[in-house]
Amino acid sequence: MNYWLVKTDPEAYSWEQFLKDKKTVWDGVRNYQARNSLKEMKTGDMALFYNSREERKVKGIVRVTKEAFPDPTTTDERWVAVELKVEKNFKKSVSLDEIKKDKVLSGITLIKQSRLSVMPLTESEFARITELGG
DNA sequence: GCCAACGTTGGC
DNA sequence: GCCAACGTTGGC
Repeated sequence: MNYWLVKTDPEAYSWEQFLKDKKTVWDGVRNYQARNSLKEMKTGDMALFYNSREERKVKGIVRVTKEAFPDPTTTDERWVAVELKVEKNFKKSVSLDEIKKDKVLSGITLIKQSRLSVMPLTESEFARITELGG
């Protein structure tokens, strides 16, 4: 089992919208590093959902329901998408501030590479954030 | 809203 | 193949 973190600007796709949709196609990724993570995702993998900009909070847990397939938003075959579903809505969102203050999370890619939209997490990072989220 | 940081593009 | 210029992202 691998752990991931996916990120969007809430203006582009908010957690509230995801809760309504329950399931979504994670497409439009146009960055090689993020794309490589998408390709490594396996059905059943867990990921955290983070809203950037105005929110800057991890909102909940999602699960991979379909592994990488060609991104439907482009004919360019370099890019892929995955399908995700909502697994759990955090009782309490975990803010970027909390993540920055936490010792366990000091090496997290979210802080080191703030512009990356899909990234791997270690099991302990995933466990710590879910703990903070209740 | 600003701007630093980063990734991408394109001229050479 | 290098690197300056440009566009985008996201924290502040």
